[in-house]
Amino acid sequence: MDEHLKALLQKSGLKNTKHRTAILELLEQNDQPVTAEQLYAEMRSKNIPVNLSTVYRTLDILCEKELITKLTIEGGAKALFEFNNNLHRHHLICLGCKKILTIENCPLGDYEQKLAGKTHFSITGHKLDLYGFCPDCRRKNEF
Amino acid sequence: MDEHLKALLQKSGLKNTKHRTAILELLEQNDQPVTAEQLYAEMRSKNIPVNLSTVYRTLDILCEKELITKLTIEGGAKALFEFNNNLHRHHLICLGCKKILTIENCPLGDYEQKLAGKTHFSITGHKLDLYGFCPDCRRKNEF
DNA sequence: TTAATTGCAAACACTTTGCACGCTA
DNA sequence: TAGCGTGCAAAGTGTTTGCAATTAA
Repeated sequence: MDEHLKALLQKSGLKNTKHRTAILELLEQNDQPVTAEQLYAEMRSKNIPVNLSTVYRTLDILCEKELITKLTIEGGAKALFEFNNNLHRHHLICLGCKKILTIENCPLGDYEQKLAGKTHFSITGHKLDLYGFCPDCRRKNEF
Repeated sequence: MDEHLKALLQKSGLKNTKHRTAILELLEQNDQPVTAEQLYAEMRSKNIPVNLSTVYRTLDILCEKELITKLTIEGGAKALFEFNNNLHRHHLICLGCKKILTIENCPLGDYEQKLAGKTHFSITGHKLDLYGFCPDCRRKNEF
């Protein structure tokens, strides 16, 4: 089970432990970025006892190896993590229920190049988040 | 001196104190977003003794009244604050020296509307930050 | 005068770290 | 079996809060 996750760990030179595969698996399955605390809770509820600091350490090292991605959303105190599928992504965040939609689509086009020309920066990347209200919240609250 | 800042405070129903005008003044003068700690240090060095918690409280209330804006940049632990000139802004952050350029220009065009159509969200706003290396850092480090 | 503002110290939330033990390769 | 991985408890960082004293309106 989860041979591909074990392979990922091995390829990164990381030992294969049940905590690591569990975390990778949860992140891969989840369509939404999750917090360390959420992972911690999910693991405990699946009878994979683990310490919060291990979750943090594991997330750290998985980020370092670029198996997962760390992000934060404006105003959010906690860091979020998602599986790294190597696609350029943005996020659409519902201000009502806080659900996060991942958008694999980028409206920037050649804007980075234009801005580079204007500012003489070399531009290496960008982060775009959009905010609004999801259909459910719009219905419920008449936004 | 700084009659317009006092007027801003008054208009927002806030009492006029030297801490508040000092913070507004520093933010208005600064072309870059700054942290609470930086403001705290600047005030002390200008012989305006103040407590850090007062700085935080003041920043909070000025944000609430929309006289200033709070932001965080990806990976940055500390919150940043800038004077609110009521323009739509983005930020270009130098990964070398951490300097932040404010960009009063938005490449999104009607993307919000398109995305709203696609996702059935009502989209209320967005946040875009760009990353790279400024001319100085490029020169020094051959990025 | 009196309600808003401040200083101080303590609390907070999230995250990181040191160390001893346990387990993978 | 060597060294990476983990649990535990303690520390760290940025920010917030309760309360009594101060100050602007």
